[in-house]
Amino acid sequence: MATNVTAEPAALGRKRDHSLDAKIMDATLEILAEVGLTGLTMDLVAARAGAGKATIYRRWTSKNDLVIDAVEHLKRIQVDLEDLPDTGTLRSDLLGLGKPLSLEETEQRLKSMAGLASLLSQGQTFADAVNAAVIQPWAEAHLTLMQRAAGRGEIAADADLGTLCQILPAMAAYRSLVQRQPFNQEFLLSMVDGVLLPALRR
Amino acid sequence: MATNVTAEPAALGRKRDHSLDAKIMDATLEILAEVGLTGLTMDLVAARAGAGKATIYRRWTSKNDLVIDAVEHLKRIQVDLEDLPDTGTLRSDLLGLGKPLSLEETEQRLKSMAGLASLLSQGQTFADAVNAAVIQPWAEAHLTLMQRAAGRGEIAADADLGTLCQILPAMAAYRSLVQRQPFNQEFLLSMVDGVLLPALRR
DNA sequence: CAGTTCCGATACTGTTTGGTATCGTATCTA
DNA sequence: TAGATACGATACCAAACAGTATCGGAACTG
Repeated sequence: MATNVTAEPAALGRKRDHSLDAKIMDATLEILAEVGLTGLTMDLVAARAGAGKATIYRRWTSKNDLVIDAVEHLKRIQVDLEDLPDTGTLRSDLLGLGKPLSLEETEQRLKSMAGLASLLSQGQTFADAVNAAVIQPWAEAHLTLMQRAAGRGEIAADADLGTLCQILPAMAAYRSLVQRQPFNQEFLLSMVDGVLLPALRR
Repeated sequence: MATNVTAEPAALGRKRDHSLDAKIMDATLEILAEVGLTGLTMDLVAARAGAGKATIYRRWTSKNDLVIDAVEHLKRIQVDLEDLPDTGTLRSDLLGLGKPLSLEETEQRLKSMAGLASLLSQGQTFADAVNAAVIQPWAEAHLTLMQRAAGRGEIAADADLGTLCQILPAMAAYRSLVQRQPFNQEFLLSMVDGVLLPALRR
């Protein structure tokens, strides 16, 4: 939770520039993607954000606080759960959700995942933040698409949706993080047509 | 590659104690699992291994060298590719390969994966070492089982085995690393019966 | 205009840590 | 027995870095 939750006091003096909050968190995530937690320093973050360290420490009490906030901030840019595809068939919905990335976007996503992965061994708080901010939104999105399909009678009502909704997010994460390859249209098609749809239609 | 590849010179003096090599690498992996690369220090490794830092630096030129060697050392204890299950059916083979873990083993595996994940943002050398040592052996094992099944006519000869052999290793890694839950018998059954076999039998 | 608060740049402190050096002891060979 | 090499404990050096302090200027309110 960001530290600026208190009601604003009687406000003399210069106003806090809240646009800096996002710039600092974005800079944190960029550097995390580039060099992992080991290489992330407050000087680097400050330089990248174009802010002073005093400005950062005025908002966050520690480096760890900043990193956790930055990861939680990611949630808002993963997937819009209010605006999921709704094309009438599960296949089209799934293909519409996994939008293809350019080579540059893929490379960036790959580094981003690796940076986030470096947090997983830093304790439960970090791991929970990564899961909640990055993984859960995608699983939730897939679950919604599959529940709609079950409602249409398109898939077996007793399919284990709890497991199946995790397949694509898991394969996406695995492919980018471990295999360091793009989660491209070709792979998406092979996953949807070759694994998911057969599994759902039994 | 360990640094002791040179032919032994005329050997006066005390012999090198090669049992220390494995102890040091094991200590490295234990600490990596516990605190990730950020928290791994040479003093901790030396203390855990019961060795001196001079002893470590006599074998490896740097901390990075040691970590990479230790990860490569893991390959030997992942899965024995010469001794895979061969029960006559793919289902039994798959269930036999994914041997169930105790709660303690699961917890240990989870930490181990998180520690390895912390290496993925440290550059290509580290990422390649993790992939080669941990991920590839399991994918190879699954590929072998599936190729046997195709040979028996048990699955479609045109199935995308390159992708399908990655599913279980990916889900195992994802489950432990990201969801921080055990890859237990229940989950294995649900993956094999609910996803893999249906996907293979189309 | 005075007072307050925020800003970025910079200096600073204390601690950590990779890697090296030293030393006494142990273990070897000739 | 002399000489060579490995060992673990410890001290040490240099560099890095989290976090704090200071300062001049900017942006605000009363």
